[in-house]
Amino acid sequence: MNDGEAPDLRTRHKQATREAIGAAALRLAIEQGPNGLALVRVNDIAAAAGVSPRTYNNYFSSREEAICAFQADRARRLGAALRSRPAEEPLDQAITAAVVGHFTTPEPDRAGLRMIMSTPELEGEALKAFTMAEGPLAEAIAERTGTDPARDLFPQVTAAAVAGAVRVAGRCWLSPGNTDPFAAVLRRALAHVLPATRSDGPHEPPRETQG
Amino acid sequence: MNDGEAPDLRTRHKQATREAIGAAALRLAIEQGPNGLALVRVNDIAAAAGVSPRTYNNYFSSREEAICAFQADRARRLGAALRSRPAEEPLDQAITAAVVGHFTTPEPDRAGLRMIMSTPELEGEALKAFTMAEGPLAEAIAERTGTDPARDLFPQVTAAAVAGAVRVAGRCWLSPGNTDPFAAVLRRALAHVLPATRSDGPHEPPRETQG
DNA sequence: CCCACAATTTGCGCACCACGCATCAAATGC
DNA sequence: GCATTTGATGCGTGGTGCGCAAATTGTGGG
Repeated sequence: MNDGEAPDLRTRHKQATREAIGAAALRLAIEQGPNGLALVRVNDIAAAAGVSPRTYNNYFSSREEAICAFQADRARRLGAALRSRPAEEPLDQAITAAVVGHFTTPEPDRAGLRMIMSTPELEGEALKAFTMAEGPLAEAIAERTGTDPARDLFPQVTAAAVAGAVRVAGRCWLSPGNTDPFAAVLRRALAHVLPATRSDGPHEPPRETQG
Repeated sequence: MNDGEAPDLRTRHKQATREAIGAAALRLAIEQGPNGLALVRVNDIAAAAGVSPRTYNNYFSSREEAICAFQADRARRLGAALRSRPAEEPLDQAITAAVVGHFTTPEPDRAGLRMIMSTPELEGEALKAFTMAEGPLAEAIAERTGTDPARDLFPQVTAAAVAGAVRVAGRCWLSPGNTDPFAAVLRRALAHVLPATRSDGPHEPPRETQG
């Protein structure tokens, strides 16, 4: 489950610093709103995180990267989440369970997500984060289905489709008037792409309705 | 087919300038290789395009944006390409034909695509471009299927899945040892996500092999 | 407990870049 | 032809990313 137990004191402190900078950056970005991203200066982020500006730049090479660090780190672990599902579980159920569990514990911060999704530059960075997750996810899918990723596009394409569904679900969850929990929206979105992962029967595309 | 005929002389010159800058930027980036993106200075791009550095910055606000402008402009028209397909065509066939026709006329430049896909910063920009295409594409899908995008996630999710498939197909096409034309790879990739768009029969996930 | 070694933080400086502003030239409309 | 609109250019400024070297702090051996 956890790989590499003994966290060196140095490593722990490094991780804490990274998270502190990321959290400070996200908080300041939220304060300024989607149109005031340029007003979030590096000095402010560093000061809010209690480090020097140079140290900030030692961890991140752009404000966007710092602000989206939390999302990026989370996305990076998606492949491991799928691997932790029981091997007997059908692929679509395993993916759904892994994704839902991975992106709803804890329930994501609405303000932070909205900030990221409604700011073009940040959305680009979040996109990069999701794409980084596709590689490990595709590997996990290939391993689970016994597919050779070098000869079959199925794992990569499925991983990309899943990542896209998660992204769309995020947008939908944030849309005004939506009352469903994130998990429900995620399931609905995934249901549209996961039927392609089964070859054992017909699929009735779910035509759900949303408030 | 073409909306807004009379291209104003000014507009034409503007478009030409934009394309010149984009082409120059891409050419210089290819010359420097994936690891030398930082060596592509704004001054060089402007000089190669025959404009002043200030003018360059009037069209693009980052080197990455300029380098990927061609891809971005192409991706932006994907929705229109789908709309131009006959309405009787089934959705999956229409999408396949639209995507294949749109991304293979002309056959994309291998060097440029490889440069973009193998440079993290450029890949991020290309990602943004693909995502920009998802909106119009989802609209076209919704229109074709008579679906309300505000109540059903199907158009957006499908658009995202298609965009992801195109991206994966691009990577595969560029992978060393691949000999298939881009159109073939695109069809294989799309075949993995488009079965979800049909509810009229069973789908045998194509287990193709690739060299 | 003390010391040598390694890793991290920090300050400084430089090159570069995005962008606002004012100006100039060219195209457009009358 | 002339007034106006629109894009191109030059200049100045604030801000950023990063290389470099010194100071600070954690780590392991005697």
